[in-house]
Amino acid sequence: MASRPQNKSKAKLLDAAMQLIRQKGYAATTVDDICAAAGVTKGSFFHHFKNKDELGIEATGQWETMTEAVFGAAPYRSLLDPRDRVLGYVDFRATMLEWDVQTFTCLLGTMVQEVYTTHPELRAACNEHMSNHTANLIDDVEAAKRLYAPDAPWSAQSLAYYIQSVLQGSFIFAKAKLSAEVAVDSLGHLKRHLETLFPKTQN
Amino acid sequence: MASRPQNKSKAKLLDAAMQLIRQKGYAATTVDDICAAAGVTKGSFFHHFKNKDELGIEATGQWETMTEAVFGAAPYRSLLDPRDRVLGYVDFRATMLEWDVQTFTCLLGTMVQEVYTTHPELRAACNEHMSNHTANLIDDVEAAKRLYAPDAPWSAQSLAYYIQSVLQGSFIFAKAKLSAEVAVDSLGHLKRHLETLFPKTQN
DNA sequence: TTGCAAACATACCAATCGGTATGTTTTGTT
DNA sequence: AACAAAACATACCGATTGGTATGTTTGCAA
Repeated sequence: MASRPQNKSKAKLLDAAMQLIRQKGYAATTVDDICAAAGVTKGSFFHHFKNKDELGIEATGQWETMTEAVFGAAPYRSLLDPRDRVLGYVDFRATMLEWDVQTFTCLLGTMVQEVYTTHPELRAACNEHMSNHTANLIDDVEAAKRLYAPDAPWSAQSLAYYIQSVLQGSFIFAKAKLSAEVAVDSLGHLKRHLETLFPKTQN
Repeated sequence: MASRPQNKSKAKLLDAAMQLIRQKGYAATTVDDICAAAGVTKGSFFHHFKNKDELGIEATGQWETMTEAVFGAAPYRSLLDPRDRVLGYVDFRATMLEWDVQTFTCLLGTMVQEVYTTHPELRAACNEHMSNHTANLIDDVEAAKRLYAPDAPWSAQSLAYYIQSVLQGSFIFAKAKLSAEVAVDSLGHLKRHLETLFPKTQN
């Protein structure tokens, strides 16, 4: 849970890095690219980061604080029924699909595919922050399961990761097609599935 | 639908490229890497491909012929009930998860994330071959829907892409965790979902 | 005002990158 | 055997890469 860096240049470097890496990937994003986008010199870069990989790792931390702010403040978070919060999460993700492809995709999912064999520490960092984000979802799924599907044969954790997988996979097709259409439909399937997994008690 | 190249060196270059790109990504895989892995010199490389991007594009075509061979020969393909073929596809994918992470992941899904803004032709190639693979699945889903869920509010195409999204997303988590466990669970969720979407008629 | 560390800037470097120029060898055809 | 074309090899190039060396500027405590 890295907090926003005090330093202005460092923050600009991290913001530029997150943006560029999501667009071009980690390897194709050069230190010079990042400096130029941040409007900062290379000397400043290597003052704040000992090398490119360290920037990558710090970017993953920054990503989590950024997303945590977005999802933590989302309206669905204050719903009382955990079932509504799980469905609200999917809906919230769906509304994000109206943004540009480059702005709703996930830094961590993009990075980890490239680096998982070559940069063990970066892979671990991506995994950690993806897990942290999923952990919030697991809590709601767990509570919803207790209320609406206590005897279901699957774990709350596995369902939360399933939801994340649908999202990550949807992002891939959004990039491949330069359109969120397929992703929107997939979240529709996902939501219907969740509604049947957590049948609303009649009354 | 590129056929296997007659030439031995070209085939070795394409095989090496597919393997390396899946491990390290497209940008991080250098021409020298590919030549070394293929046991071929750079001169030979640039005899067969006019540049790296052309190799990338041809690799996507090669990938489709390779996967088409694998899936075309899979036992589930000869099942008579389209519902069984759809479920069989998911099961077949699940058995593949017992392989190494590097051998069950998808070249196209990996590549397209990196190149979708920077290499339009590569992005289009990835999209085309992913669509081709999905097209086979759409046929079976379409037939299954007609038999088991004719009035469902979703299209066969959207469900086929949904299945693909779950797979692609599962690959991302397999890489992040260096383990297929989450992916296995996700395919379990997916299969249960499909079974409820296509309820077996009682008799 | 002085002192000093953090922050930033400039100039540079060795290594590596994709790609080319220029060969030699192999293969198939007549 | 003669020949051409495809296939492969060697040596190299300009540009770019991540990173360093060496400064100058800024902020702030004493």
